[in-house]
Amino acid sequence: MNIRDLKYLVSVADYGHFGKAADACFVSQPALSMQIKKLEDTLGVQLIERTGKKIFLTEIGKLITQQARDILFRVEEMREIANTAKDPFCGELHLGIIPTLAPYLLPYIIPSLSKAFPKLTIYLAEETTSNLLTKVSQGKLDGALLALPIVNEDFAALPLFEEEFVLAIPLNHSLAKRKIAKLSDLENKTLLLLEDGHCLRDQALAVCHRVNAAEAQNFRATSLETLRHMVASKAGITLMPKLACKSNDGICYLPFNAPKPVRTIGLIWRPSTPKKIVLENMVSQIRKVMFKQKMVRVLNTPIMCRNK
Amino acid sequence: MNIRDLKYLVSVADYGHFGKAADACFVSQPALSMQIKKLEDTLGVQLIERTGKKIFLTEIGKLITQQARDILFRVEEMREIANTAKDPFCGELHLGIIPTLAPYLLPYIIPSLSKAFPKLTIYLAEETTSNLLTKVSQGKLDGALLALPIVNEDFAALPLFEEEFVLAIPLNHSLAKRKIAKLSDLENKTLLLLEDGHCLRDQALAVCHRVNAAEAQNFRATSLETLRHMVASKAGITLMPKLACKSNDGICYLPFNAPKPVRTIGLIWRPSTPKKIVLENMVSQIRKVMFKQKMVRVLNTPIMCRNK
DNA sequence: TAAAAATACTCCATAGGTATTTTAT
DNA sequence: ATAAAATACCTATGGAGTATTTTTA
Repeated sequence: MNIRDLKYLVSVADYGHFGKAADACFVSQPALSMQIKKLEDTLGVQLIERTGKKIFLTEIGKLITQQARDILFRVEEMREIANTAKDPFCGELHLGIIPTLAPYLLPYIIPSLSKAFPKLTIYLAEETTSNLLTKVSQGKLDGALLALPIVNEDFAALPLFEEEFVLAIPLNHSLAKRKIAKLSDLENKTLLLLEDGHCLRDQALAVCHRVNAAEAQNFRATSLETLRHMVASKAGITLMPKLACKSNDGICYLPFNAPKPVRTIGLIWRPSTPKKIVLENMVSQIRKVMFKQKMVRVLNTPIMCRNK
Repeated sequence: MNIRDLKYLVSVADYGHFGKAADACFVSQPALSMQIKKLEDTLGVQLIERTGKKIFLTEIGKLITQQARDILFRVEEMREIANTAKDPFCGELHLGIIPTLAPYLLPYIIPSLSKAFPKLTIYLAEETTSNLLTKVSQGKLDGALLALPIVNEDFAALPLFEEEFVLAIPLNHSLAKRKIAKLSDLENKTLLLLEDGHCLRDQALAVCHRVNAAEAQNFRATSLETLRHMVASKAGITLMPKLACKSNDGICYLPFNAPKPVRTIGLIWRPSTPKKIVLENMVSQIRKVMFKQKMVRVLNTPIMCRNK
């Protein structure tokens, strides 16, 4: 068996036509036909049904083709690993980020990252934490920006900063005259929260449990922006991460006095990824930018090469 | 690049020696050396550090070797897929099963399955639901026996039977004289439960919430057997799945009157697995056996070929 | 009859073998 | 001095091309 044979098979599957498939592979039709037949012989199963004019994949042919695609993808990945090793700060970097962070953090860091890594093309994907973890471990993403800690041991992680939660209340709310909030202000209050799947929801619920606050029934926001509009329209109060605060949006954002409720934002990756060096450099860069912004407390856990 | 080259690389990585690696691949040392060098040329990176006597993998060499192992594994998988297609009822079948079911169900079904599928070697792995789902989707398991429903859409599933929960109480307990229990008997009682991760724990908790029963504090059993011994030693009461009941073990098992609390046991698999036919046949077989046992209510959802 | 895949035959690239050299311990 | 990898050179397998035949819609 041969990687080239798998390419031929996938090409036939894609074109449904030996001649066109051969063209796409830059070989003659008999050459491709011959190799497909050999592949069928070595596997001992018929992959393609030839009925003169039209051809179909057999059931097993579909399965084998799927596996072939998978193998070819991993071979490409191997080339990509080699290229990354030659120049890690070059090529593609696929980053995931949680939805409650993306629109507020990215405007600060992306311009600086593009400048710091000019030969790197950064692709961004907004997903919930559990999806991010899956995609990072499957190698569909190189790294992800999310709330730490991650219990799973299969990831390397570096903290970036601590982001406080502030109390978001309508302007006409009784607390809106205050300059600062206490956690105990939440006691016996009900809060508007995000829908399931968002880590921010769990973090807010944890705060609620500490002070005996409850979740508003019959409402689950699908995004932080929805939540913001609900508060602005006086439908209730909620906890907002600091970076998501705006000014003049009809909401009063009250900081808590110490101990402030916070979430820790960090960057995670597969310990074995060849992009480790890039990601570690990115951590330094993001910390630098966010330190200047003074919106969050930047963390300075040393960046070192860990092995697993 | 070539699958053979990847084998050579992995062999060198395993033996740390070109000569021995070549022997293991049944080729001469120069042949193998040549191909390794070619692989390094095509990837454009040095994979192996040759310092005369001793050789080492470079950092990037380790990454590429890992990727090569992965690719070779998938190529083997492809052969396995082909072999399975030639005779699905032959070869290996890797089945997962939840720990609260395995020791009680397997004695009933394994003898019958071995008889029904004599050319099939069945490997069993006991794991919690979330681990089973991961391993099935990764292809490390062909299928899994667990409690339905599974919310994830990426699996095909067939229900096998409904297993009732019965009330397990010490023989001297006030309820032990009764022949039958009501759910309301649990009101304001505390129950011993399993530790986190077992789906049985969640199912029992769901029953608790319905009747306002609580979980015993400061105790979480690691297995159903521990739980049984705790009840037998009069430490508390619990819910037991019917199949886990024994006789003469110092425990009174009280069935509930309708509507009985139950869990649905089913078999799941990847929709694309080539072992689908085997698994569907296995469902029929298990239903047949369990129907004879009369311990559970066998379900008869039709077995059909679904496509995704 | 026309389009598409299979077959026949030739050629050459390259993997692999043997013999030998180089290199580092 | 010796073990181990690299180099040199030859052989042969098999992949690819062109020309042609077969098949069926």
